[in-house]
Amino acid sequence: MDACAHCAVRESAICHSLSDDKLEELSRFGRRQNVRRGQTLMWEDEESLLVGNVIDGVLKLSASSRNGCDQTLGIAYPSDFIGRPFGRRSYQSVTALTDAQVCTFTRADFDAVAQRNPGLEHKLLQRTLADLDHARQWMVLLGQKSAVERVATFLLEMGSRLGQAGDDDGARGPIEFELPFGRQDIAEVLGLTIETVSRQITKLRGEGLIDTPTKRKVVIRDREALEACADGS
Amino acid sequence: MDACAHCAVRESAICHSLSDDKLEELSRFGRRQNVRRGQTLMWEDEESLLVGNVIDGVLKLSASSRNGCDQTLGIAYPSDFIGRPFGRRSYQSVTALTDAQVCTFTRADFDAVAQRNPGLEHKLLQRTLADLDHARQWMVLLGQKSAVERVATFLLEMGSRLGQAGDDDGARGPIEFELPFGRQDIAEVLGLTIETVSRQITKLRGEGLIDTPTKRKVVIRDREALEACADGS
DNA sequence: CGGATCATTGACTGGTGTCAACTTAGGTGG
DNA sequence: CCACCTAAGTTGACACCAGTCAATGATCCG
Repeated sequence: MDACAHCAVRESAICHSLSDDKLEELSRFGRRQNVRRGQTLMWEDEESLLVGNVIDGVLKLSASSRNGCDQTLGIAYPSDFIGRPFGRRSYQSVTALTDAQVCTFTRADFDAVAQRNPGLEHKLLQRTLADLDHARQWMVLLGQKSAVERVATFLLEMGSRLGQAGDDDGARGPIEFELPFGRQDIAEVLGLTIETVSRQITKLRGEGLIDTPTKRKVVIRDREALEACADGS
Repeated sequence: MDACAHCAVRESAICHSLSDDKLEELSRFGRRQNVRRGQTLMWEDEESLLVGNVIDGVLKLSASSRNGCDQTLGIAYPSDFIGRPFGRRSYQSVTALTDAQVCTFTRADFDAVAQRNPGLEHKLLQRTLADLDHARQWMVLLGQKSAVERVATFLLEMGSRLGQAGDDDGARGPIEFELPFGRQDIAEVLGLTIETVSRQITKLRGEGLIDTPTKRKVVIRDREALEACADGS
């Protein structure tokens, strides 16, 4: 199968490090999989059996504390790697926020190929380091920031990931995007309740920093002010 | 220099992956460095110039939000790797909690050696994956847990890292250890204030779950109850 | 003994969580 | 096409946990 050669994320996923024949080797183990919105791919507390790449769609990694409250640990976009390679159990669930397509491997297959391909491991290392940076940045948010600051930070991050600048460089002018998140999802990312998220969005809209034409559409009207707000006015 | 061969963390640090001659190669670039308690080794927002291994002592990684509040992102113990390899800036400061000894490399030197030694990168990858797991676990704490739950979780983690079991297997019987942390340090790890930490410790002591013979010594008297408390009674 | 630092305790405030009512949007079927 | 139903979001009232500010207490060291 030459599915890999024409893969939408061929250039950006970790597979990019592989030569054509190595890619061929890996592709034999891979399996394309469609995931419906809301469906969970891997479960917390389960032996980590699957790893893979996101080809299309958005997924969340999450963990739940005993009282049933979920905390989102990360968001996976196309070309991101998901799962926990190298022999330990997974501490997170992976759930699709939108309909999605992923390319999965059993952990054992992937581990074996990775061990034989330093380039692949190097890519994975870089990605993991970036994930770690991001997780730690989020720790500052969860540990120190107030509700408005969290929401503002979240909207800015979403804007820079998903946003179309109305202007040229994206630095100024309204930025508009459609969230793949419901309010509950946002709450789980930010460690807040759905009500608090809603109130802060209302507040930011009232101050004219953002607009919300529909529930899931967001327009950032005043990026600088929103940034100031995100850093503690 | 054969310093590496007799290094205290030879068997447990990432260098363990290197053969004797490769170790010799790396050791030429390495530099042993003593760090005083309170001293900062690397700074947030600074181009990441140094990486290294902790040989002795305990250090913290931290980041500060604009309002001057610090959040601790991780704790580094002997044989842990610190710093951000592979060409990006560092988003964290590294500060010694106790007098410490580290073995440092310039990022450039380390990167070059790593590229030539897949085994080293593999070790580093495993370590980074473990750090990521730990950071995400901490995100649940910061996002979802109450003050008592945070303090209980912290004490349990410290107990399992630093603790001497009074009994045989460590599962029951009092666990005693000396914290390398002051109250302010604990507060920064848990995303709380020093007063709240103090109150929760007092509360746990009042309930007989722990004891604090001195400010920095902790005895876990009832491990099971403390675990229940850490998970939301 | 006195000073400095760190930890504890108290009184008060305020931001979020909680619970409940209400509104809006979207989809289905008559 | 409209009526209705359901799910999602918003808003309000209130309680409570943790932050803030300030005073007191303990410990260490000169």
